[in-house]
Amino acid sequence: MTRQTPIPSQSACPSSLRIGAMDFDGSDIALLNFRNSLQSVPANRTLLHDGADSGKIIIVADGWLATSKSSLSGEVQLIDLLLPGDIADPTSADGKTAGLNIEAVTDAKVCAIPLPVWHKMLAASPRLARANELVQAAERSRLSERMLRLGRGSAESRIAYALIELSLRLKPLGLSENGAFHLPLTQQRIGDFTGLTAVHVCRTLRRFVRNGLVETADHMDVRINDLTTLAKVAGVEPDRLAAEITPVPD
Amino acid sequence: MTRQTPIPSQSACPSSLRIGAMDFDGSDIALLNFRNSLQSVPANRTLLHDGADSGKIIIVADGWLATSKSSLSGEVQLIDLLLPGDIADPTSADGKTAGLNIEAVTDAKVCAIPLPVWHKMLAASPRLARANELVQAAERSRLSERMLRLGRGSAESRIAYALIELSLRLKPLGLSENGAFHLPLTQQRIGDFTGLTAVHVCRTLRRFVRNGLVETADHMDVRINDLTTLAKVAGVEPDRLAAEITPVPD
DNA sequence: CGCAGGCTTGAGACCTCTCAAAAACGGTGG
DNA sequence: CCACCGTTTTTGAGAGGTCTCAAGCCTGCG
Repeated sequence: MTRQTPIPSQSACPSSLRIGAMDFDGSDIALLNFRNSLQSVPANRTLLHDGADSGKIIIVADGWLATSKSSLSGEVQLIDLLLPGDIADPTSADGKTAGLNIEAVTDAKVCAIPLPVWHKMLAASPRLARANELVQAAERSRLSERMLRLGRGSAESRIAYALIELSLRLKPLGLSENGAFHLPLTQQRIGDFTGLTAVHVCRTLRRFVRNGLVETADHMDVRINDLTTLAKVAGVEPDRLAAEITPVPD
Repeated sequence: MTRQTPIPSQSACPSSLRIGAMDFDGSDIALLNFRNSLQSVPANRTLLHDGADSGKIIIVADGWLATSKSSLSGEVQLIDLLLPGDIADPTSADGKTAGLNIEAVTDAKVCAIPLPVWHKMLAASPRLARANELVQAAERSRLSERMLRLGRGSAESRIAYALIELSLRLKPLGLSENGAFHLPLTQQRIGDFTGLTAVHVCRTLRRFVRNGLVETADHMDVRINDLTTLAKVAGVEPDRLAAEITPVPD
């Protein structure tokens, strides 16, 4: 398998911001000069701690973020992986405290918008409100799918599902072709995502490779070789899943 | 432990509808004659199937609902339990298909509102929009907490957490006093909620009872006797959890 | 060249599941 | 009131999957 060619970062100063499958520029988002609120975040930096005062939503412009929770004993569960176009709203029911951690998985560019501003923006732009709605619906759907597998699935099923989910989500971003994509996660983090230990992630991935379901290269490049079988292991119909977790364009 | 006195159902024809911790009457919800849209649902009736065309949100007026997903092999995972004041939005990223099942756990009264109407209502009433926001935030928070335990917690931790979560959520509804509440779930369903088999739920609950953490009576009444220890098992700080998963009044 | 972090592999322990059977419960009809 | 039935709960025994602990290797980097 050949090394995937690195995808050039969108641009130093993007002229529009993608939310879900829709693009927005200054005219759509009258209230926000999002160019000014774009900030770079280095990999592994925590943007927000569980329990801290929140007050902002975060839109991913580039790179990967993760939301997570930790148990008192220090074990980590990744709640969701956020890709470009996704929105993180960490607010919990008290309206101000964050209910989870948000961290950058890779170097990332994000746009942090105070909640009052965000609400004004949504009220001012029905198209933005619609995009937001679809992004939230996509997140709810993938969380449900993952909960099903956390609660009822085997290690194989959890990992197979994660690979398929990410492959499907990366495709409309141009970051996955023919099932091949860059997966910027250590096996430890894959374990945090799937509720498994790093050791068992390793064993399970290697079994996939041995059985020809998947190829890996270069430490973090993945290619799904046998989607049919992998989908069976994951307990998923790829087309239907794509419709449920991938926001549609306007 | 004494049998809990049955709480009288709110009223045959309520004069207001509770959403989160806020009450709304006809003047608040100008666009909806919600009295007319109130419908009764018998226990165990499915309101919506995963994959069906959705198009409505559902507000719980009385009783318990559950959202769930099933694997191809027929195993069920309850994604969330919905209590009076909660809102179910089953829509997935395609904007029309339901991403999960919604079923009545007990006899229930619900209010089903078509999405376009709902959006108009939210736009017309900032207070309703705020209530909706807090209800959604509460749901996100409790889903995160549960994912953490599905992925990283033991059976004891999952069940302890579920009991505490439900006790906390029922309290502001007047349905839980001193940690005692009615839990209208079979052990099979508790297992579907916590990702365990009914057999293991039984063993774990009995261990809690033996150790004095919990009392049970009458097949489905529960009393948390030792919240401190149970919270330690759950890996939770009850006060903080309450703030994160319980919507606050206006 | 040496070091730190990540990956791989093995062996054994532990937790939860599966299968199975019996007891308890709740509702129904006589 | 009692007998009967299906469902739910309880308990046991054994299998299986995932975790823990541990060691060795590989890679990238200072």
